Amino acid sequence: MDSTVAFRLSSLAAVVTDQFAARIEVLGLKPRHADLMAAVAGGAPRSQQDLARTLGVAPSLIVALADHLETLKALQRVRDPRDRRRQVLTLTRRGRTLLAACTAHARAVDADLTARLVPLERDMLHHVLGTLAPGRAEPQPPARTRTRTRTPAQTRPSA
Amino acid sequence: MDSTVAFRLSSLAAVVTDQFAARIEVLGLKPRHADLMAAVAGGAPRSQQDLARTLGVAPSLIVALADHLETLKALQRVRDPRDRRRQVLTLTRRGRTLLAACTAHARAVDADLTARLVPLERDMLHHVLGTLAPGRAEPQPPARTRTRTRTPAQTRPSA
DNA sequence: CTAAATGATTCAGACCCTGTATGTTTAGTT
DNA sequence: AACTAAACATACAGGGTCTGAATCATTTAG
Repeated sequence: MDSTVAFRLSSLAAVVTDQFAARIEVLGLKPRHADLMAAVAGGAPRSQQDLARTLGVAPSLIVALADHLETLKALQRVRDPRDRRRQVLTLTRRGRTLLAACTAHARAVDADLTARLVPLERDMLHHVLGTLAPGRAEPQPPARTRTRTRTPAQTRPSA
Repeated sequence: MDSTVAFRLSSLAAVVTDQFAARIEVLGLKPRHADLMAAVAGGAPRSQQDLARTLGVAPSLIVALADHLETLKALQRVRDPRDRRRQVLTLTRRGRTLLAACTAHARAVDADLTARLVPLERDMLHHVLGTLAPGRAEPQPPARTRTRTRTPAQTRPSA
């Protein structure tokens, strides 16, 4: 049990999340807010429904998170003129600054966490987590070419 | 942000924990119960206070978890004769069976999770998480010959 | 022998999240 | 054009998990 990846992963994540939460608390943010900002910042502007799906949470939670970020002047809600049901979320300048601060804190946690690892292990961990992280679920190209189940990933552990 | 270990770790753990929770639900257990059983099973019998510290939760939560496991006949509370304030928790036969089932489910989740990894990556991930997992804060022998439980030393991220 | 400390327990409440109900806007059908 | 169904954002109530404070029992210290 203690030796399973699932168990170790969960235990570790609990600690890491707590550390991250403690760090960004002074910014008036919780990890969920950082999650949302990161999702908003990535790629094209998106609706709240869309973001809810990406984060794997209920749409009503996005409302609450966005409300808070809005009071912090970190993001703006703008009605999509093409579809006025939608609220398009975009980060403000302040939002981008806050997100950058969160990223810095996350990296600090990383450094702390992986301090006991040799560089090789650090890279490997980073790379493997990148492969496994949700959302990165390689949209299996409906290809006919046999799914290359064991093919080593091409991507380098980039920063 | 999305590229930090902390972020990826948390995202992944959320998914993994949900999968594990879904699997052990039929056993009448939640992940926390499995956590507690694992802690109880490991090493010498311990008091609830002690277990609370190990799991990093409030003692009052141990009470609730132990209550539930007791109704399942999975564990026993016995007053420590040497210090009658303490309740010593021990798994029953049924508890050990349940824990074994949880372990099996965790391994199944592992298999599913790491299906897309090369064997080398799997071992590395397992090993690194073992190093980092809380409670395993082992004083690191200076360098070189790391605990080579399994992981071969020479490894490239993209083998 | 009294006072402080430790352990288990109960309980109230905080926090996070979901599901449902509602109003608005869009899309589809006739 | 009118009507219906679907999609979106939102408000709100409630569930689940966890903590902190209060309580009782037992042990330890002075």
